[in-house]
Formats: sequence, C-alpha cells, structure tokens
Amino acid sequence: APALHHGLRDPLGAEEAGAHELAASPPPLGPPEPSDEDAPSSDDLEQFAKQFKQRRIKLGFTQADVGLALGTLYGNVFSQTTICRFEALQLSFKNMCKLKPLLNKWLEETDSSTGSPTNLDKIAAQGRKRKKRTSIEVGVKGALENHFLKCPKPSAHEITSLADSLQLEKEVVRVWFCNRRQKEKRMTPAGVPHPPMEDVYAQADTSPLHHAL
DNA sequence: GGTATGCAAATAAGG
DNA sequence: CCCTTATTTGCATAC
Repeated sequence: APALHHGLRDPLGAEEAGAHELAASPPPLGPPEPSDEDAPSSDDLEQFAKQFKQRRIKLGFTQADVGLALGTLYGNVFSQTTICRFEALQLSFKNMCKLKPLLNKWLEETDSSTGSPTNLDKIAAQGRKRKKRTSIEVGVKGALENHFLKCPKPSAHEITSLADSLQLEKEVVRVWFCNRRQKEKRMTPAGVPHPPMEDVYAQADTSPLHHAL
C-alpha cells in the first residue's frame, strides 16, 4: 500500500509553505474499485484541491461551513481541520481520493452555475458516524499514564475497573492503552536500555544501537 | 474572524 | 472479545 504523502507529522521539520506534498502514486488500477471509475492522479488531486478552495472562497464559505455541509448532505460531518488539510493536500493519497467525490458533490450542489442537472447518487455513505473525540483531562491523563507505567497491558477487567474509577467509558480507556502502547513503540524503535530515567547521556543519537554489552 | 497544526482519539483491517 | 499495525480524523490552540 503505497501511501504517498511524505512525512507529515514532523515536529520540527517545517519544509516550507506552498504546494508540494503528494508524492507520486500512479492510478491504483486494479481490484478494489467496484462502483465509480475513479483513478485520480496526484496531479488531478492537486488541481482539484486548488480549484476547490478557490471556488469555495468565491462562494463565501469557510472550511468549517463545508465540513458541516457535508454532514447534512451525506451524514458524514468533517471538521474544519480535515477540509483545511484537503485543500492543502496534506492528506494521504488514498484519503484525498476518498474525500474528493464528497467535496466535488458539495461544490456542484452549492454552485448552481456549474449546471449540474441532478444529483441523485449517494456516494456510499460510510454508515455509522464517527464517535466524537473525547478530551481527556490532564489530571485523568496523568492517572492513566501512571497506570501505564505499572502495567502497559492491563486485562479487560482491570480496564473496566480503571475506567470506572476515572469516570470514563471502558472503550475510551481500552483505546487509550492501545494508542499509548503504539506511542511507546514509536519512541523506542529498537534497543533503548533505559527509558526516561536520569538522562545522563541524552543527546543526539541517530543510531538505533549503540554499545554492546 | 478564519485557517494552520501538534498531538492523539477513533477507526480499519488482519490475527 | 481483545490485540496490533497503519491510518483517518479532530480537539485545542497557535497563527
């Protein structure tokens, strides 16, 4: 699965500002493409995004407006963030392809001058709506972190208990641990003897391995 | 006021 | 049901 975009979440590597991201990802010709013959190229997406933004502004809508409109139009609401990222081509190739039809539809639906006869297609609504993102308080976060240190992989029962004491849904706690474990792996790619203890030698170290016992 | 962005919830897909 | 991995998505808040 060739995701295209390059590194995105770069804490300190701000490439620049402009239009660029979006590596090459040739038309995924093939199997999983039943309904709809869409095989946008990176270039297509780039052009569409640019045009979309231009028209959106001309029509007098904000990114947030569009996100909300998509919700009433298909049932899938999107945040201002997502619309923003789409326009800036900051999403993965696959993600861009998925959102393009929706935004295109909105454009036609909103801009009557395009002469769009009728729009009776559904574009396969994704069904269930995404759960609202839970905001975990710092204090609660600290408590979770604390438990994680003692036990990174609590049993279902422990999770239930913990969720109960923290007044959180069990699912939220379970997912938190899953995500926390994932984060842990990212922070510790390979052999790192001691986590964040007394960082006696915490300096630049690009080598995953150093010093053999 | 919108818009960009870091961090991380929530989700998808294979076990 | 739970896990992992990879990814999508948005809250919060800085621009």
